[in-house]
Amino acid sequence: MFKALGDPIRLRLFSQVASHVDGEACVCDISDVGVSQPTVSHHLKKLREAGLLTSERRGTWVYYRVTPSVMASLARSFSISG
Amino acid sequence: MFKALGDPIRLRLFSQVASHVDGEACVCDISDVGVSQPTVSHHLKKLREAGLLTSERRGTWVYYRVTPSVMASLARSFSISG
DNA sequence: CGCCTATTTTCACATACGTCGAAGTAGTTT
DNA sequence: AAACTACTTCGACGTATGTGAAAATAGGCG
Repeated sequence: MFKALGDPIRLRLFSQVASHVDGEACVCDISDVGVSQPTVSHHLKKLREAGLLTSERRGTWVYYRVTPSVMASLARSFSISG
Repeated sequence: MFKALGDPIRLRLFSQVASHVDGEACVCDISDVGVSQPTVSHHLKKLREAGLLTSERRGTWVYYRVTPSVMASLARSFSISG
């Protein structure tokens, strides 16, 4: 997970999904991060593979949201004994 | 910081320092992570540059400890709004 | 000072990784 | 079915990064 969050683009993508209204964001909502759209898709895949995000297609758009329990799990990594 | 923790060796090194007695560890205490000693030193430098660890030489040995407030800072990243 | 141990730096190299353009897949609309 | 939008995969390329061997620095001790 830390490896996935280690890339600046991915950290921004994750952060945008996490802070988006209703906790979910369409790719089109978050793809303005300074790289091409295929690259955004590549990074989102990495975040998915790392278990940080989940994706769901609803009609035309694909929605991403933070995997439930991931935030708590990460927070716990640094709260209890490191 | 996430980038620095993204490497498995570095995550182990950081974890070992964080969980060591008295909160500090000599390089010799933690250098058995499966790579050569120069590589350990290289990774510790990365962790230092990322602000995660601090080092202090006391006589023959160099002691590493987690930078104060770093754990809280990281925990906060995932507690408040993601 | 000269030698020994502990740690860091330098150098060279192989592999991993981010990036883009182009092609491919999925779904909607006409 | 054809055309259009939204997104993903493929292929290729340059750079970043992890790695070890060897040399260099730092400190302790005879």
